[in-house]
Amino acid sequence: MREMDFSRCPILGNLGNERVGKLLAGAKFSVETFEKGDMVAMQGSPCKHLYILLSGSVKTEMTAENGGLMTIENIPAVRPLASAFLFAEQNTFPVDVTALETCKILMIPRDEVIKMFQKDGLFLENYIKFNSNKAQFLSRRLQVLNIKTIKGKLAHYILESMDNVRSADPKAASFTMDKNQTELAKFFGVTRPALARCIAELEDEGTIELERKVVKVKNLQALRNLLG
Amino acid sequence: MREMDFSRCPILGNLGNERVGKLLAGAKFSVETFEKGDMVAMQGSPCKHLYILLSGSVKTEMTAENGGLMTIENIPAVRPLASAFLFAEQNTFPVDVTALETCKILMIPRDEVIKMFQKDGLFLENYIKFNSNKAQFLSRRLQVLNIKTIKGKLAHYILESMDNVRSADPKAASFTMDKNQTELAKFFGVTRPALARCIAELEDEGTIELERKVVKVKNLQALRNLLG
DNA sequence: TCAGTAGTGTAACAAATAATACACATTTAT
DNA sequence: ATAAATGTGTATTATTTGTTACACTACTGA
Repeated sequence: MREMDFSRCPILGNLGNERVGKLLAGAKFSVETFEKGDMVAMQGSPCKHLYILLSGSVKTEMTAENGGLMTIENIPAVRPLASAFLFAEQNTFPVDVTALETCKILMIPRDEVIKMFQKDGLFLENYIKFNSNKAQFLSRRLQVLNIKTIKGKLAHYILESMDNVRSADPKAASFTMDKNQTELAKFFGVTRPALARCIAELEDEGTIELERKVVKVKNLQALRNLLG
Repeated sequence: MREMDFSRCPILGNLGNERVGKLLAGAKFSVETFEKGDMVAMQGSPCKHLYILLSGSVKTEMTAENGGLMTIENIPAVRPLASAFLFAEQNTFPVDVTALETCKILMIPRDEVIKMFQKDGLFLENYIKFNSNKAQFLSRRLQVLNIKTIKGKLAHYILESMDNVRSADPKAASFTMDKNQTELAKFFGVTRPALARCIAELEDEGTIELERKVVKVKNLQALRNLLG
């Protein structure tokens, strides 16, 4: 217990480590270690525990039935994994979860989680809120995936990233991508050369400039036009 | 209250109408009526109440930023609407909700819902479980949308429908679609002529036969091959 | 019965993307 | 420093899908 720090955990952080300690004191749980590249969970396998990533980071990937990959998320510690699915009727992992580095994961059985809800109302509130946000995230992914053209997806991705940057620096016109081109192609569910071509086209049109992971927006309005 | 029957509601049904009556007795709520075609909620508008569809049915549609529609679900009474988003940080409707016929909708403010959680543990459990299922649903939609080809989507849709039919009649080889061709095209997020062409191709190949909404599967293995 | 509306089959052409291949740059590990 | 692995730019061809248009059928209400 001593080595666990929950302060940055979205469903346990605001309780404080002491209160979390009490909450876990009477509960059954285990901590497992995974090395880089290990599968933490497989798409379709049953999800009977609440997983809390204590240290390290993981990657979640959804495999389409035709074999094509689509990266969903990279998740750094401290965060719950698949919390939204723990109580579903068909409670299976919707994604493959792979360790990106050495990871420690706290695993709490379903029934214990229910007891913890009863013990601490704030934990319950956090859990519901976190799952609500999770549903929002999935819903947004649906919207993005529904954008048909690669240029459209790219424009949406850039504009969204710009908004995040601008809330810190309102007059910023560039940002650094969190993914390389290959990862971005997976994220969009398209081939890498097709993405490269679209980037080249946007550069030729003078809409953006791209150097490594740094994107400069030269013509914001042109980007917006690609959406509607 | 008298005219409300919750017995088929997934989050209130197993409480019994009497217990639900008690639960609502001290609570603030309202009941609104919508006529066919009325917008119940717009994509992006704030979601501050738990909506429970008491009678009638609604359609939920997600609008892509490029304007293309993608039908998500037709929802019959009695069911909660957008319950998964009520407690999200950015608690906005992810879809447009339109009445398909005259609807009565029970609206309970967020804070009242929290009080109801505290009053009745079973209601809370139901709510969490329902939202878990909701997340599963969204996750599945993501998987389907991630299938790239129309033939693949179609094969997936047919195989899934067949599985549902077969659990009733294991040797069945045909089923009736719940959507017409135009609706199916929207559901897949593709154009109607493109879908018609794919159907014609599958018929030419001798994989299926389609007459109105009745699908006969002639070659199950060929369908499966379209997925992987 | 008839007109109007919605749904379907089909075709020709344009646009977007996948598939594949290869050269070159950059990073990483030894 | 160097080899190996990873990431990027680009081109060609084949598929798939969108776009648009039109004829035809089935249903619906007056």
